[in-house]
Amino acid sequence: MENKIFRNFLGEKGLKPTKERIAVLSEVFSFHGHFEPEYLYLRIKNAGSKASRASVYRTLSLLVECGLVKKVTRTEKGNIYEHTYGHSHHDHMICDACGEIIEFYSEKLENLQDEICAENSFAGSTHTLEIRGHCKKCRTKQS
Amino acid sequence: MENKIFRNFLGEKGLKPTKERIAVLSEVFSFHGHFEPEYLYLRIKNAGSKASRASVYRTLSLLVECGLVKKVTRTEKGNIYEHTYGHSHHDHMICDACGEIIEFYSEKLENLQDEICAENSFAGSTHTLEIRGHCKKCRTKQS
DNA sequence: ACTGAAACTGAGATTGAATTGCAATTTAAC
DNA sequence: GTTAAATTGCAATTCAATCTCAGTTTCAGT
Ligand SMILES: [Mn+2]
Ligand SMILES: [Mn+2]
Ligand SMILES: [Zn+2]
Ligand SMILES: [Zn+2]
Repeated sequence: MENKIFRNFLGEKGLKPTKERIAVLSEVFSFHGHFEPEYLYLRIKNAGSKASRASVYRTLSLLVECGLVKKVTRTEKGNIYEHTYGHSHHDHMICDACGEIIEFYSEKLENLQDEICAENSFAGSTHTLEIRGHCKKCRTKQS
Repeated sequence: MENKIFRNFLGEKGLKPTKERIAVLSEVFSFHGHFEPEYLYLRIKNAGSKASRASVYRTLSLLVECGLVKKVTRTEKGNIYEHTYGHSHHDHMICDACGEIIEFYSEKLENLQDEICAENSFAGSTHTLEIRGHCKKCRTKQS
């Protein structure tokens, strides 16, 4: 479970499992979906725990480093994260008309990407594929 | 040609083809590859033209809006652009260590994405695939 | 050419996410 | 307990990007 993994990670680096770090960890895994650091900071505050913005940022970096959390994307506003432990990898299709997000996963696609990386002597670790267009609903509505 | 396209775009929006805007346009198309706004600003200066940072940023937005330039990605530092007019579609691998960007294109990959879209009744029009990891150079340097 | 209204510019101020310096505090090994 | 190392929060700082605005340029209409 994520708590164990994080404490282990900290131990190996000579870092300490402080209340603040654990509060961030707990809050990150208390809900599903994407979030910004500021949103997380407010949730922690609201949950009665305490952790400064600085600690939230610092702990998020640690969580990413140990693989429990992933930086999903960078928007004009800032970074967006999601916890990944317990969730499997997927990519997204986003409808330009209604904003619907379709998640998908293709083994073939993943393998093909690995092949392409190898051809380029590149050690790929993560990727983001975002397909934009129009969903079925919006397409039929149009005609 | 890009000059014509940009002037047309400006005309339709009631905007004017000022020296500064044309200087930015020219510089963007004077070389191939990816660039940051600051780098473009310095190139323009060095080329003997004049355009403030503000104008460079403002003009870049216009160039993106009219489709001649594309925002490739956002790094911790800032945005990276490339001119697209005259270039065919490709995706990117980005080295997390040195920032090098490798361009690639795979017909198979494109077809596979079309298949997946079809399976999801989604009419895909564009996509962005960004693979992150470590390039050959940085990997050998490490060990 | 001249004129005026609208568009445009650059310099500096401002924004805001993210990082950092540092003195006070907490942790945990001994 | 004692003590060294790690950690915290706050405020200061960074830095790309945006904005403000007074002076300048553009160009359609005459
Ligand atoms: Mn994928
Ligand atoms: Mn490219
Ligand atoms: Zn839709
Ligand atoms: Zn590299």
